[in-house]
Amino acid sequence: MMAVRVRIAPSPTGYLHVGTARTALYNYLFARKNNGKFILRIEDTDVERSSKEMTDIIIEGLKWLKLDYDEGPFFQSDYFSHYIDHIERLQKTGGIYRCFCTPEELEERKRKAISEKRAWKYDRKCLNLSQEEIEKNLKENKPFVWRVFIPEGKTGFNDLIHGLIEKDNSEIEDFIIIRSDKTPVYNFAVVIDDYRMGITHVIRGDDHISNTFKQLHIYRLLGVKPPEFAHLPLILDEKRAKLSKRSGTVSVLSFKDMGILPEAFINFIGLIGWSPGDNREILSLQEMIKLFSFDKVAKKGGVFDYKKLEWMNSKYITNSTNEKLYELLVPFYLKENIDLKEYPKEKILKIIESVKEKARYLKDFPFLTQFFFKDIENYDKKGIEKYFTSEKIGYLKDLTKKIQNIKDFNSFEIEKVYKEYIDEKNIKGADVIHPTRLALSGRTEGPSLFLMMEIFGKEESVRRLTRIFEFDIFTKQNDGGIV
RNA sequence: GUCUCCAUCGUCCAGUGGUUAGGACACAGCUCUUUCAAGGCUGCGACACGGGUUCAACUCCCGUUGGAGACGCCA
Repeated sequence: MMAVRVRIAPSPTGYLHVGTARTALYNYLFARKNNGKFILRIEDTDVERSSKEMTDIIIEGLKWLKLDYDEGPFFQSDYFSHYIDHIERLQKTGGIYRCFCTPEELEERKRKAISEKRAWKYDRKCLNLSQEEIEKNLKENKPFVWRVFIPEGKTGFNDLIHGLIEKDNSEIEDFIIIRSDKTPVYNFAVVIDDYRMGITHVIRGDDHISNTFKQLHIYRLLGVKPPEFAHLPLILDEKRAKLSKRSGTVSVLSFKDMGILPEAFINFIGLIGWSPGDNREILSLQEMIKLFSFDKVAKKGGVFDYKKLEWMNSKYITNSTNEKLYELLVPFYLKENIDLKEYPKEKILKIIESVKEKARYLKDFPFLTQFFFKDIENYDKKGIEKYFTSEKIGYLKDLTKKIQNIKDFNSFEIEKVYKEYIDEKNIKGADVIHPTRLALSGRTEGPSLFLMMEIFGKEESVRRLTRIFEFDIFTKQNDGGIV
């Protein structure tokens, strides 16, 4: 079998689309599985809408997902002359012809056809222009485009995912391959590029099926064997329409900004439209490579379910080492004006450990652990009423004294002291645990209490507890909240 | 509108002629517990419809319906 060569061919739109990322992933999986090459090609034939910056963003997105490409990036705009070169060759086949119709004329005829309820297709007005007419137009410098003549018959191909797909040629219009400004139109550029680059398998979205018929005619005229095609089902939004800007977040990098882990994202999009065949949910890139095959790819479009992504991401977070999370978290804390590097790393690792099972996104961490870094500004109002009763404050005063005598201030020892006190007073653990948590964090929920105290250390724990006593305001008559 | 593609729980996937139609997310309840989350358990919940083929159809065929995509001198 010929060495596999596949490509991802995004157009530089300013971001890497989720759908493009999934297409890239499947191309990547197929290439790696078959020891082939995965190539990046930027489709920037629409020069006006393309720029270097936009290209960089796409590359950054692929890099984040670790979908490394073997060749490229190549730019279609670098090959403008190549496309024109092929025109001469095609012209000799008689399969293409000049069309002098202006966009305005076309628009007019199209509108008329539609108003008469006729399906519009280019009417071949310029197909049978005499040689004299052509010469005359050329001499007058009339702009023209090149169109492909579609003969009678049927066009079909054996799709790797869908099987045979065909269409009657009467449904395909004589489409344009070269614009009046001599630049190639997408359908032409793709074929020439794929041919030149020796692409063996074109793996792309389902929305390209109708283009495939046209492209097949270019291959025919070129006298070149077309590559294999695999048309992936689309990723849909909750309304089951093609996922687009209108659907919400479609930029891959914005998922990075939210604190989705790239591994989670890859795992998640990989499973929209493909499954390993069993009921596994958590898969690494390596496992996907091993298991990938087109007959496991679905034909049906799949909805992008944010809730499931969220769940999967939380899985990946809890399964990540604290060290890894530490590195990833630095920028997220910086956004909240907390520089992790200023603190002892050991302490930060413990803090991460204490909440990582609760976090769904990396961006959750700063909020979840805020109190470790800052003094409490507001104590939970309901918590004050419930836990800062004079009776419970009394317990805290006792406990504060007791914990000061702990030599090795770790969660185990602290818990021991609390247990003893609970037994001694014959009260419930909750009677002292919740008030302590509120005093330390200002919140009624949070990490395991004794671990929290260990992280704070004796001095800070005592300080925070003592602070409560200084304000004699946590009784019913108070409206709550220290500011 | 025309053409093309598609059709299993709300969602993502298993299923490839004979199953009590399975898992995951979500949702609900219970449990655990030091709160929250996580975890464990349970529940809710689907083969779009109509014809065939067959001893037997979720599975194969044909229609219907529904949904999506494409119909640019965009990609």
